[in-house]
Amino acid sequence: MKIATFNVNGIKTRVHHLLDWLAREQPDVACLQELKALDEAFPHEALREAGYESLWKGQRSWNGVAILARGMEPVEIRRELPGDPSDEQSRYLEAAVDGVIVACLYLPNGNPQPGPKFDYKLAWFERFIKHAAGLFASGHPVAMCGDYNVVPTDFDIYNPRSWLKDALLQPESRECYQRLLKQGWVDSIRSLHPDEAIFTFWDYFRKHWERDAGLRIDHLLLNAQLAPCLVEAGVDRWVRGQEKASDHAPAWVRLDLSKLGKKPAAKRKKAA
DNA sequence: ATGGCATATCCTATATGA
Repeated sequence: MKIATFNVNGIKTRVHHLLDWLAREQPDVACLQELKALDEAFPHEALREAGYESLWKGQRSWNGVAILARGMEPVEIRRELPGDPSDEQSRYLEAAVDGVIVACLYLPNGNPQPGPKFDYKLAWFERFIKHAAGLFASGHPVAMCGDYNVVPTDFDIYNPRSWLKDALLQPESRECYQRLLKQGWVDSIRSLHPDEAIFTFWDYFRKHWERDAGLRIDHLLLNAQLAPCLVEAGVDRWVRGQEKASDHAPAWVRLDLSKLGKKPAAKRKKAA
């Protein structure tokens, strides 16, 4: 099973990029963020013709998330992150696809910081950490995929110098991400590529794409049930190089689900 | 500190993104 996450930066202007990408890379599950469109504008018919069933949660102008599944219906589990009924922003979807729980998230950006937007980011992150603990311990295989809006370490950015005051690099943001990982989640891309600078976002300014001046902010986290299935992870950089591309490229994992439920081979005891 | 670009909508101006 291949699971991907892609911040499309506007589904209406990016639907052809999305369809081209789906046709070429054929993910079994795709988590989308930044639809920037109301529910009725979501192109579910075009996606169905391309072989994907969709679950989506739109919002006027901003945010908006979706989960696509190839050849099957994603079974909705929840449409909002628990913990704050007054939160109206469309940033979370959770579904079951072929026995795997897939969470699609769009964590708040948090700029400018300090300020109310950064406070909202951290509050959202705390709610997410709490919910993730339950998912981790659920006993089901779980993948939490999306735009986390966190650059985990200085190794995950071309150069932190001009971003030091940005919400994506703040110690508070990074501490939340580390606390999440401490629950046991595996950061798929980093675990398979520990020594490689890998980016998923290049802003539209200053020829950042042309200079490969990127950030790694889109992440796919696997719990203890699913992590043993991880065989490959990467970024579809070619998508970012297209005309009028989103500022993000899709990131993905390939999972061998035949390894589900099998305990890892017992460690051989060292001869005394 | 600002801006560079791109998206959206109450669209030629403004809010948001990261």
